Amino acid sequence: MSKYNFKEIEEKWKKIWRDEKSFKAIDFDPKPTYYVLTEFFGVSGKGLHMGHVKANIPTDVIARYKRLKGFNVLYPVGWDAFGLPTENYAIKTGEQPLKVTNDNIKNFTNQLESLGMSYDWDRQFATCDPDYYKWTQWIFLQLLNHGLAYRKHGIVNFCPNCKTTLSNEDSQNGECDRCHGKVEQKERDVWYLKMTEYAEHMLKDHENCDFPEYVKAMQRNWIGKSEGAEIDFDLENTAEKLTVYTTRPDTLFGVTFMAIAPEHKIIEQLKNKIQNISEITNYQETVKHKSAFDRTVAKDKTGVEIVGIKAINPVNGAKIPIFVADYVMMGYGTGALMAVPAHDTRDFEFAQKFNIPIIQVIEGGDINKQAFTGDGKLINSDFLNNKNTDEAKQLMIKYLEDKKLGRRKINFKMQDWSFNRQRYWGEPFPVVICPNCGYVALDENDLPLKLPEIEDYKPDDNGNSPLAKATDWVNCKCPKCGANAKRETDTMPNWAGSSWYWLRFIDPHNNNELASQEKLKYWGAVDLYTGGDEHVTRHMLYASFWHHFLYDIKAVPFEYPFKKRLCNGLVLGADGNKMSKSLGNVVDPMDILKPYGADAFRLYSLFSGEYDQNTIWNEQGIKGCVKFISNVWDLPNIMTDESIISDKHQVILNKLIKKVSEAIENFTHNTAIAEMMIFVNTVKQDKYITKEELREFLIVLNPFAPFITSEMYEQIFKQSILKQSFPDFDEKKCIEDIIELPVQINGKLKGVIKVANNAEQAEVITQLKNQLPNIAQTPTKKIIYVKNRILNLIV
RNA sequence: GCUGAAGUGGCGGAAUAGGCAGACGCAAGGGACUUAAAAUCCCUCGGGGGCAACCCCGUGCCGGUUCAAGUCCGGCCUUCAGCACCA
Repeated sequence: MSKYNFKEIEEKWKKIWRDEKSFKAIDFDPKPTYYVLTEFFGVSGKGLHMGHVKANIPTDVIARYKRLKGFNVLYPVGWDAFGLPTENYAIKTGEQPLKVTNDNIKNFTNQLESLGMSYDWDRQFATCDPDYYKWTQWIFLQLLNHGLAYRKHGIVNFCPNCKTTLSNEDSQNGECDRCHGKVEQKERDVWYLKMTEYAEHMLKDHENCDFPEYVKAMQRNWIGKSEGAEIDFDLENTAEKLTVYTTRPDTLFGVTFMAIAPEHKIIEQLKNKIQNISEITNYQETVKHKSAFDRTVAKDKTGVEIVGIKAINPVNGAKIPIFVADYVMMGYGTGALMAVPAHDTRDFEFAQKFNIPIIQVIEGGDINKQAFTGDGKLINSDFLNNKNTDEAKQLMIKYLEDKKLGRRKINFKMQDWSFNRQRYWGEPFPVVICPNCGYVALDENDLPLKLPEIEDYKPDDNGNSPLAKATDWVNCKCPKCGANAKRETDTMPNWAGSSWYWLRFIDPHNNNELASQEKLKYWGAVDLYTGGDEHVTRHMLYASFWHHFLYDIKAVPFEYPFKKRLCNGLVLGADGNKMSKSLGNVVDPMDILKPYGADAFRLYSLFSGEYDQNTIWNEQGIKGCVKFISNVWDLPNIMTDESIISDKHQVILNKLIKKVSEAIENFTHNTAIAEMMIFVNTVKQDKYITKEELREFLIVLNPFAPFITSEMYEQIFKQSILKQSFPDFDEKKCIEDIIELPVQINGKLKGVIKVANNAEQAEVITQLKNQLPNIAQTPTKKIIYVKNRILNLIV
């Protein structure tokens, strides 16, 4: 045969698969279903990068494998197009967002076809398609109608670079998720989605979905559930109360001061009674100018005592000083805390600095040196004395509840989702602002509320929405009272469209509902969902929230969105750094595809590193895969005409099938490829492969190298390889009749003998005498023989 | 500090359930073919010792269990990732 011409053959099969819609998923087919999905593509770039290849090839392999195994596979593709990423890209290139979206989709499509991705292309959509965002808006209306979307004036994250408010998830580490600039805090009116309402549901996903341990840990951390109590402290000479949140109500007798966040509203409310108000105002100003880093990471405690007001401990009437201190965060709990320096490290540091007394209420540690934060027996605590921590907590909460001084409370670090952006490229909110009626929801039948085309869509320096300029669109009638009204001009964040898209793939063209109940029931939850771990505390949380909500309103018939989640590692540049233009270490996948071909590239991307680990790109290694492909192409030269599996190749072929099947499911593709190389090396050495052996080998290789195997199968067997079944293996045939058994003396290897599979000890000893007489002569105290594993002689 | 994961040749990485450590591949070295190069094929390839058959050491470190430990147990060290004044 001539040399493998991958260029010609890849073009041929690309066209066939496109024209014949070879990977179309058929609704309601009686075969078992398998729904596999990798996070859809952001179109904020011209095309694929190496990370896409590493993330997507493994799911293409499993999709192709499952089809050959007889599953009805749903493997869709789509475009995450709305939002900051795409819009920032459009601004950079000076184009309209819709144009860059369409251009980039075209390019992505072509590249993905070149890689041999087996998507059902008919199900694709972009989140900026009106037919799609109609239902994103519909979900928002449902949230609004169920009281889960609300407006609130508050302090929110604001990115001065992207000129928009951001959610907490988008501002992790005080950094904008998109531009990595520093995020500021601003006071604004904001749309919130009540995500905290679903916090428990989101945690429950961890019991019902198969996530890697570290993914669960990250989410648990972010959701940050804690159990404790809210306690009301009377304030001397005022009618106001100061409510604090604590996880240690058992230590209430040890409170020696109170601390409130500089933003706490009680300062404004009681300013007339505060004797050092100007000192406090000054402190508030300094804090405002501190960066998020200085405030949260720098451990040096600062604060100012409020002169003129004291708090009263509800259990013993003690008068307690109140401090304004920036180690207290307004965003968590009530923005105020009861400080127990004996048993809290931060309170201890603060008390030392400000010479505040320390009262020990739990036995243990040495509180002269440091806070004792462990559990123990209560002391100095009246009715709690001699109780242990757990019991004391419960007794104290009961006491507070009985006397109406406080209540049991569960708190989350995670906060509600701030949901509006002062940007153009996103879903318009389906609400109208009426001077008479306030915020009024549009009627479902008026969806989609289309995003108007505007020439200058760039964000405004003052954080005003670009849509405000589209006055024809903004001015409207109130759907309730008919008065002149205005539309909401902020838009939804990029995470809106991605919070339910896997459901739409199930029924992408439905105009009457987001997806039909029958089809949702047929396909069910995503069996395997893969993507990057940067989404674990963003997209994955939002997705969980929306899915549970849709389940609660019966729009979706299954409770959990994803059955299993895997996260891929990154592809790093040859220098070990993240690929980036500024470092000049970026490798374009298309530059690899061209000289080596798609199959070799696919194999190498799977062979050269572990799926969930970062991989350092090294082009050298691909040669081994190119060689392998070329060896496969040459196999017909040594093919014999028998349609049987020869005795000699029985074991190696069975082992191959077993190994590959397991490796695909376990995402350990490198071992599968190693096994295929061993197979090819062996038959090459034996100088023959039977026709049937080659047939089964091609099917096993097909998910990894779809182009060459499709071509060879057609040439030799005159059929489509896609219609074949993945061969089964026989466990019994995975081991040779005669095996090599290692022989040890005192646990050290001395030699190897050939014995029958499953041989009994007596027979093994006989063989030992025949094959290794020197060793057999050694006088032994004890013989340890494990069938097919080891013979160990103890002397 | 808390949470999670991981430490194996020059490199990427193998080694179900404790049983031949280093599969498979890359790189490197030697040889064959060739006028030459590429391609291909054959050999070597953890360290140390010996002419040799062979011997000793070796999976981050120190101990332990076991006939047998990369794998199990106890105690450290290091690296990576995420979170971090969360009351």
